[in-house]
Amino acid sequence: MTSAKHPPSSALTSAPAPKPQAAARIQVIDRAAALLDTIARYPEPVSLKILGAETGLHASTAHRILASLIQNGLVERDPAGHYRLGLRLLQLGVRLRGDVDLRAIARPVMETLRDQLGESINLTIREGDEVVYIEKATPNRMIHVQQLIGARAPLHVTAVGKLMIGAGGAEAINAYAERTNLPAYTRNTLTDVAALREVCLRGIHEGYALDDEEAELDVGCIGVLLHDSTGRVAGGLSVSAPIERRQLAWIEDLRRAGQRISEQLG
Amino acid sequence: MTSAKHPPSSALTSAPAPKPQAAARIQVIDRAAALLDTIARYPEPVSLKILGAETGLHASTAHRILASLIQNGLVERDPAGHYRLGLRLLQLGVRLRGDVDLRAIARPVMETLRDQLGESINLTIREGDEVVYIEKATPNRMIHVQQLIGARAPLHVTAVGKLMIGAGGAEAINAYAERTNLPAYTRNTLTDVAALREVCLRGIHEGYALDDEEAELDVGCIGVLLHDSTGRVAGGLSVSAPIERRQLAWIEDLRRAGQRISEQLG
DNA sequence: GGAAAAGATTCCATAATGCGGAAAATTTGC
DNA sequence: GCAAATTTTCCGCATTATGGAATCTTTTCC
Repeated sequence: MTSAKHPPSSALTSAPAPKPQAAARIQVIDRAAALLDTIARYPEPVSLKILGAETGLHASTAHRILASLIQNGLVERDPAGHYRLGLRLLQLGVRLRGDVDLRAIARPVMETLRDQLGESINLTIREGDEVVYIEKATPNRMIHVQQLIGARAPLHVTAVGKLMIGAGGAEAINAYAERTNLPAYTRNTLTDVAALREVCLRGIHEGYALDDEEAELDVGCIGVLLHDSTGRVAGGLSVSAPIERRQLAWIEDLRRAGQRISEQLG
Repeated sequence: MTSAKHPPSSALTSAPAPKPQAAARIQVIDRAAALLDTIARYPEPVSLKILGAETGLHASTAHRILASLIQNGLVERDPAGHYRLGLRLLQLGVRLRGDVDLRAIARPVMETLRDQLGESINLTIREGDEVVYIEKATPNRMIHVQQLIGARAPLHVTAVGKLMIGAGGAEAINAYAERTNLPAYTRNTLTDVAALREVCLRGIHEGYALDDEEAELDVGCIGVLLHDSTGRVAGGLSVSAPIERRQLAWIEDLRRAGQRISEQLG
């Protein structure tokens, strides 16, 4: 049964590498989290063997921790005895942060925009030097851009990300570039600080930004920022499409949708 | 800032009580899970004090475990230092089980049906003696029934739940009644085995079931079952509305929508 | 504005807790 | 049918998490 799959490393959108932080570690919890991440990385239920190998845990140890996770509903087993994520995670996953407001408000606007443009609409927020996709509306057509909720991408390869960097001004852009070294994801990724600064600042000025196959080849985006009533950046709204379908005429629709959401944010 | 809220015990839809199972417990993980559940139970970020009190953990212990959860992205802190769920949970919450298929397939049909009927559409699966809400489509009107994803309800108080019991035949209904004792949630809840059996079996025969304010007063539902290609019950589809708005004419639309989803299930 | 209280955080000696080697049970492959 | 691979249980050991107390920080109230 266990089809010997590669560890499916979806380069861009997958989980960040394990952060070997020094402070405040609890061994069991780190291990449990590693197991959850590993299970999530596989599209199908995973065997104990694989989990042990991937996490470097002794079979016995992994088994014990998984048993406890099962008790708590965070993990389940399929009929074949393989491990998959538990339903309790659904309950937890939908209740986070104050973003529930943002998501609830954005959802209907996003659906309308999706029907208008016929392409995938994404809602993102910034976390550190990454954007996190927290909601999406996908059209009912064969080929469309599929972004996983919870996925991450570095700021400088996405449309809204560039606006988020730009919102901090020139110094913030330089600081970001220095911190991250602007890793390239495709041949179009901006890896030059000067070019990035130029693009970000113009984006802020114009009120929108593009992503021209900078995160993934063949995918193009248009993004705008969302602001709450205090003017703070609350997130970003973007449309993603196969590059040859993308139209700059969408900018106005997107901008209007973004404004509608921003107006409703307390 | 910390408004002294009651532990918001949303009777029906909240998390199940901690199951004191005997086997395979790991203390830290149980405690971590309890902390996550407690945080999820509060609509706003929670202070360490409250978390310690609710979980019965010493402040020092709770603090240490929370620090580790933060390291793993499962928990975050707001500017005031209060705890809320972490974004990593989003990533995990959307990747569970094979239900991704069901959800992906159902989503567009649900949205169409919602627009058609103008009411909330829910997608549920069975887990033990409960239904779990795994997807929803809510209309854009002021008053509509709001069901949280991940929430649970006992089978006998919901429309699809009654069909799920009925699918097992008369013996299954009796067994369910014996196990659970048919607790009442409103004055309309069926607490008599004979009445429940009658309703469930007729539901199976007719291909739909109703919920007449049996889970919550003023809320009425209509439910149908979803079957995969092998004929197994894959889940349930239902429409929920304020009882005075509910129309039996919806049954046909709902049934058709359910069939459309069932047909697409491998 | 200062003192007192409440809450959050760090420290550390202690033993309880989780660890993992190995063996038993179960499943899979040939 | 046996043999190999994998899962599960067991148990002595020391690593790991524990929680009381001390310290630091923030809030409250006079």
